[in-house]
Amino acid sequence: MDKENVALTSAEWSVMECLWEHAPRTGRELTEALEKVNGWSRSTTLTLLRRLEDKGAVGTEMEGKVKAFLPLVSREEAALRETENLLSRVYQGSLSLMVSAFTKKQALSRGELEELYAILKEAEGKNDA
Amino acid sequence: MDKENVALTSAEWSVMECLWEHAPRTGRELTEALEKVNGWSRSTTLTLLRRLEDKGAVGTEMEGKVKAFLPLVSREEAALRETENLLSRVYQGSLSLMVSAFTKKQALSRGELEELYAILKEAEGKNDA
DNA sequence: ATACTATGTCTACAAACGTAAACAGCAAGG
DNA sequence: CCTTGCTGTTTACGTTTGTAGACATAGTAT
Repeated sequence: MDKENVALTSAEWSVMECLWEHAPRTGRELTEALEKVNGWSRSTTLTLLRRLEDKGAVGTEMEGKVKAFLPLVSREEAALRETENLLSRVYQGSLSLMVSAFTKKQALSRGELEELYAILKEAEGKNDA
Repeated sequence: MDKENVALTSAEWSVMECLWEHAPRTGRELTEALEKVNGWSRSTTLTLLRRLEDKGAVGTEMEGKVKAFLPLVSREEAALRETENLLSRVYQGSLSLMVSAFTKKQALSRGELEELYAILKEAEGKNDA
């Protein structure tokens, strides 16, 4: 219903990943894919799809005779929501606190460092405007 | 039990925050604090504390006649676990993907940018070693 | 001794989640 | 037609989470 505050459970994420990868997909395709990935039974996948539909995270359309499912929220939206959620719950909303905590444990690869610098540079541009 | 993989629910986080802020604290103090913050009844807080004890996230000691509770996992540990969890679920484990997603929506303040640069510089040092 | 109060433990119960079987309807094959 | 095989819908059931009442007990004040 409430396309906004959709929070996804981890099982639901799995389904959404599948849909984000390629959509619309029929129930058949999805159950097959998720059987492979998670070992789920058909019912499980379909139940998840229904719940996601209830939440307003996926929609359906008729593809000939069969229902096809497609995501109504983008991966970016969903990811951002989860991220904001975590940041506010755990790091008082501060991104730098999070990065700091992370780097304290995990050394970053050179590649990752490069990327991060690039991202900051970019963000800086936007910020100055 | 399994002091490792402790995952905290959001209600449990609330309790832990309280304990991280200052511990050991008696049940009384905690129920009072959480009544104020979350409007919880005594039972609610105590139930949560019991569950956390079961999970091995908090321990107890006798403070005279009354039980006092203290955290057995540090805020850093818990935060890191949640973060890793999110990263792997949502960003293929890549920190830079996350930061990028975030900055795309949210402009960073100059202060935050400075901090992030500092953090990266530091991480770089560690990485070279 | 009695009743009140603080403390600790047990039980409860609805909603959300993960997982899935059961059932109903329709299209295709024999 | 009757069976078989998909597709879609309902119902189910154990566990976790949020929230809390009930009960037992040990001091404490009258």
